[in-house]
Amino acid sequence: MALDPEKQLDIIRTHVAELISEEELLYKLKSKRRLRVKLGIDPSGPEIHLGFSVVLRKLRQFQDLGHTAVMVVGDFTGMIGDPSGVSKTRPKLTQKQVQKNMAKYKEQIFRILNPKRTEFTFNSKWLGALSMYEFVELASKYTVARVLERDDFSQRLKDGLPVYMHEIMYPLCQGYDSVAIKADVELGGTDQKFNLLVGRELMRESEMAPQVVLMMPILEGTDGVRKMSKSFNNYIGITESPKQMLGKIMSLPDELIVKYFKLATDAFPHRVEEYRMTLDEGSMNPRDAKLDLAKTLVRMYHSAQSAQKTAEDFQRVFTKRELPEKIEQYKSTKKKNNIVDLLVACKLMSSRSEAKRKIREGAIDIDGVRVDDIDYIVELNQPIVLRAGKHKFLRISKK
RNA sequence: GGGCAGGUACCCAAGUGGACAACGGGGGCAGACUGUAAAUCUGCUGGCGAAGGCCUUCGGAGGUUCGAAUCCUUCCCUGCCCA
Repeated sequence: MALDPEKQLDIIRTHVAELISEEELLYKLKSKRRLRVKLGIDPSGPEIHLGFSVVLRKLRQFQDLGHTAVMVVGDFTGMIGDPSGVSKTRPKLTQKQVQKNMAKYKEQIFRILNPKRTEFTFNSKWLGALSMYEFVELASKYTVARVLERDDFSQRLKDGLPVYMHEIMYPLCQGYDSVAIKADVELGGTDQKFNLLVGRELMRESEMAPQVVLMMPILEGTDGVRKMSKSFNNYIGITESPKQMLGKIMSLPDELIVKYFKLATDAFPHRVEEYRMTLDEGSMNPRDAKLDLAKTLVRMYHSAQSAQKTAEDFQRVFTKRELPEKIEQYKSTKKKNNIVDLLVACKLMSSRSEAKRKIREGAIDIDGVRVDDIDYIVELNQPIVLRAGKHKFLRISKK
């Protein structure tokens, strides 16, 4: 607990969207206790992406300041599924699945968090133990109108979409978690505001000091519009290969570059500011800034070498339009192959119809020469490089 | 429990007996362009076929009809209103 409370607050405040409230947090910091900082995680899909990393990285800051991360695994609430967004009721996970997912989860999470200052708890421990009586008691703390105020609920009601009974219990369950683990602070995205605030009220009801609520901005996914999320399939997972990661980042809309630097990387604030300025005034090519961003992230989750190598490969393939250094091999049994058959056989295309379509679109070339005839016969006298679109290559040779 | 409105391809959504593999949008893919796998513009977007064409698809199961996403029966699911 080396740093004095004011300095801690300064660090914690960086890039935060909303903090309720600073005074309360400062007060807690002044107590010199190790604060219990809560973060809820969903045990269903154990893949951590950059969007979630924003909050995790904030949590890591707390740890670095000497505080304790309390990860609440929502194995109980998992069967509800957070109603925010479009998510549907999720299938109940078995104990085994949860265990399995958690093993994967931990492996990923500790790329960001410090294991020594991390506690894991499962909310089925207390939520599953509630009696019907206690449950009803909990439900009596909140009115239907207040829960339905939540944007996503009211929106769905307006659209004539179903809102189920168990879904409106979700915020209460999450709030009750805070009581159960005696949270000092809870982290979340701004979209979690309502749920986080319920925690405060329930704690007050239980005569505890309400948790401080810290919300991080939402990071848009690869579509540049919607929140990064598995259900939108617009996410960049932190365990993705360097190539995938770099590629996805390079295809982000330019406008997101600075935001990603801020929220997802360790870049110093003055560096980020530099990017912002030079991009604004147009003196920096957004492509270069984006490549820096991509390299930074690959370095964080892989290594400096692979970042360098992947970036070089990217430039070779996309900027200079040359072949990548390494190309996957496919060995054909036949010496003469119809191009359509070959595209399907080597799995570059999933159906013959698709293969023909792509040929007509001019997406296929062999050794740099476009193929525009669907009856073209490929002769494998020597290995050839088959290219489908901009970024799929395969070296074909005869077995 | 009753009345009404719905369930269409990856998603949203039009179509209400033949011209429907099904308008439109989103997403995805491709091409052009570009200092970028950004932006923009264009095309494609069920399968099989060289093609004419054929096959499978419109909540599930049956049925009517030469012919159904469209009509009927029944079942399942959702919303609204009434109790």
